[in-house]
Amino acid sequence: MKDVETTIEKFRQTGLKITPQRISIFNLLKDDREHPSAEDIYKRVLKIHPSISFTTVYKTLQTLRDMDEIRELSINPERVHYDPATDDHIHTFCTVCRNIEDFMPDHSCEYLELASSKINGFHVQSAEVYLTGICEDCSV
Amino acid sequence: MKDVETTIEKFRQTGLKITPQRISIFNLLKDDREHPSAEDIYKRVLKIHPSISFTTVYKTLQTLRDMDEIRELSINPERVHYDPATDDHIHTFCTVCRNIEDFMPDHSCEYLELASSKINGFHVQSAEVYLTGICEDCSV
DNA sequence: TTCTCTGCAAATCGTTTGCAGTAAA
DNA sequence: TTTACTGCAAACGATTTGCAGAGAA
Repeated sequence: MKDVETTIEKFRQTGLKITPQRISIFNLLKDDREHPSAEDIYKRVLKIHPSISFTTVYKTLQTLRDMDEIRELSINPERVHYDPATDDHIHTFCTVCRNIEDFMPDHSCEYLELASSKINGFHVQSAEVYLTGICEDCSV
Repeated sequence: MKDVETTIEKFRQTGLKITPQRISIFNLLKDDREHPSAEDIYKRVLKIHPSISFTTVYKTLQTLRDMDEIRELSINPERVHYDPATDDHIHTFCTVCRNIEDFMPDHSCEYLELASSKINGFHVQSAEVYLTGICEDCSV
């Protein structure tokens, strides 16, 4: 997601409708660096739209994912998390606090750059690097 | 998993018991390059032990994973797959045929080598590189 | 008006667990 | 004999779906 306006425009161009619920979800996602789960986002949108359903959040996330506006992270075996950041970076998952964090390599990652390219006949649509372990705060 | 004998020895040393069911599971896993799911393994062991339960297969896989004898792959959002290969390699997942395949980089992958090391205070226990897309056979 | 979205309620399904009987050591 | 394993059956919980009414275009 670059910015909410661009996402809205993309929705309109695809014939999708812009609803207050969706705008709120876009806004919440835009500045999020916490890699929220669908449930996380649902709980936060509830404060703005007290009657929104989990289904609406869920379906909007699916749509955003299908449009490549957000990335779906499978690093936590318990649930899916979402990442609105589009730049190349890898993710760490702490098995103690169960937090997902970004890790920016000092030099670009050759694998992350494979997205949209072809290697050995395989057409890469998305590339993920996951590091699982224990974060600094948890390894006292 | 290097070989079944070593795995058996490792089980014995940990006070775990060796059962016919487990030996069959070890043998099936050892030569597998198909990245089977728990269900896949269950179906295959059924031919050898017609009364084995899914629970037994499931718990044995958990144990093998905890002992770092096999890797758990979260590349397919539908279910977990297992990989007995311990060498560094990355995985591709075709969203059409839903097959997982190995991809050996011609030069070593810096991220896969992070396992058991520490970066920015994060103690890496396992490192995975996942490429999702469409395989050669499916992109006709 | 048309077509998509929303919200509810229920289904789905891979995964996980408790427990009693069985078997390895 | 002791301790772990097996198999059953049920629970769990994130995810997914069908549908009727609401709302965007």
